[in-house]
Amino acid sequence: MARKKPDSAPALSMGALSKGALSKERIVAAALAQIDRDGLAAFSLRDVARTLGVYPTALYWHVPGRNALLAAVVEHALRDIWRPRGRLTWQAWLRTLFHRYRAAVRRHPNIAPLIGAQLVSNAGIGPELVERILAVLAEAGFAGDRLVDAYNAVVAAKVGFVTMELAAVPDEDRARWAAAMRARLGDVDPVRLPVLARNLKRLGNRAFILRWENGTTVPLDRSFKLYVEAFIAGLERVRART
Amino acid sequence: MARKKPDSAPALSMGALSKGALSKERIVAAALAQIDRDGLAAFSLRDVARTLGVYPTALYWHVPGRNALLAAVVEHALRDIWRPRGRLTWQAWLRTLFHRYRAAVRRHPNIAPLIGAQLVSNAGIGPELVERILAVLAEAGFAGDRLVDAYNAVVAAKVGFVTMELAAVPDEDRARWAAAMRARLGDVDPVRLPVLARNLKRLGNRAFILRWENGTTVPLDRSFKLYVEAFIAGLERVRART
DNA sequence: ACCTGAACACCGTTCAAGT
DNA sequence: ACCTGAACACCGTTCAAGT
Repeated sequence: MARKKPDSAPALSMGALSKGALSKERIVAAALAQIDRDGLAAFSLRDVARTLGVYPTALYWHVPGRNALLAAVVEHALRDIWRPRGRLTWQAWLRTLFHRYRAAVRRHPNIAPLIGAQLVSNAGIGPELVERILAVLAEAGFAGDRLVDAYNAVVAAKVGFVTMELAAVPDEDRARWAAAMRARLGDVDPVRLPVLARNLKRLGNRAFILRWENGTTVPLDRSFKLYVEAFIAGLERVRART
Repeated sequence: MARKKPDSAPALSMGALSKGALSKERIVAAALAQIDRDGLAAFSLRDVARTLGVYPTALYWHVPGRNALLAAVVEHALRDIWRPRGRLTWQAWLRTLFHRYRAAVRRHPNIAPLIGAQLVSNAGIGPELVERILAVLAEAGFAGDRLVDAYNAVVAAKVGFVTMELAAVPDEDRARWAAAMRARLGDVDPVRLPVLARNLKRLGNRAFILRWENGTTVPLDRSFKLYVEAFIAGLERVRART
């Protein structure tokens, strides 16, 4: 841990608007830009410091460490993913939430692994969105423990598809790896794996486990839509049961 | 890249059964054990080498590198998650697939982030499972592009919840962080966030975004069940539409 | 208050050399 | 065929010192 940063107002003596002034916002912006450009695997504090023209250790005055910075990056990228209710049905509101979330992550696809797989990133989500989801589900008829369960199901469904769709591609020898995947598909035995063999052309590079590019270059729009419609229709069904 | 390993049979001169003999299997087993014990963030090739009593560079004869080793670890942990069809309906078979998958990952919870978030890990899944899912969905009435979409929806749903449930907890100052999360919950304003405030006790540490432990210590069994039932019921519904 | 500068204890990966 | 051993180019983070 770095020394604790006091909560007092920032010093004005140095000119907060001067181009050289470091701040948490500038660090987060630089970090996000670096991740967008080079990917998450290549991310390093030292690189961020280099682009900002400061010593690596200078960052520690504004940010507690690497993980906290990544959490802040996620928070920054996911501002404003929800809209006020308006006159939408609960189903329609959930639908727009799912699609807006996916659109937001697709603007910074390389951060996707951070969201689903790291508990820290949750810290930045903000309770207003939680309230909206809970309110909508309560109106749909969920209450008590079932409300908690429906909420967890919604959040998991929202994040799940997008995380997989934008899963990190191995940075090393991409071409080699793509060729190996293609070869695997070519070797499919139509006797042992008939349905797979029959649909190979449709599935190749467009289905999980059978692709060599991720959603950045090959988006799965149609599949996402079916996924969302199925999940919402399913919620409608289960809310009726005990 | 390391020098290319020839495909010829392993040398018998050294005694393949001797305890000291290195092999890909022993390396994968040691790596998995280390991840189970210390978590993914602490994983290092050098540590694996230390526990095996060899120089770090010795690993490179058997494994191309760090990422490839992690992919092999995932493959090893996820063997045998599916069962033959038997007399189950397609809905029942999907249900058991989801629950068996979750059970398999829960045996090695720290690998969860690798599965959903890394495209490499897909390489080890095996096309038999793909075929089974496709066959079941074809029987349910999906065909053509809709078959691809339903398949993607199933795989994303299967992996999504579990990845989130077992999201990595920050290793540094866990107690501090848990306290901060508790404090956030205590500060919820019942006027601005009424539904959240009303259900605080139920949601605290048991709902995504509002918890400070992951599924290793606080499993979300009931929520997972609702999630699976909703998704399968939803698939039933959407298959009827065009 | 905010940053420099040196230092520590690590990494993954390469390459040549041994046996 | 399989491993040692040295070396390279990195990391995140600490601490004391400057201004």
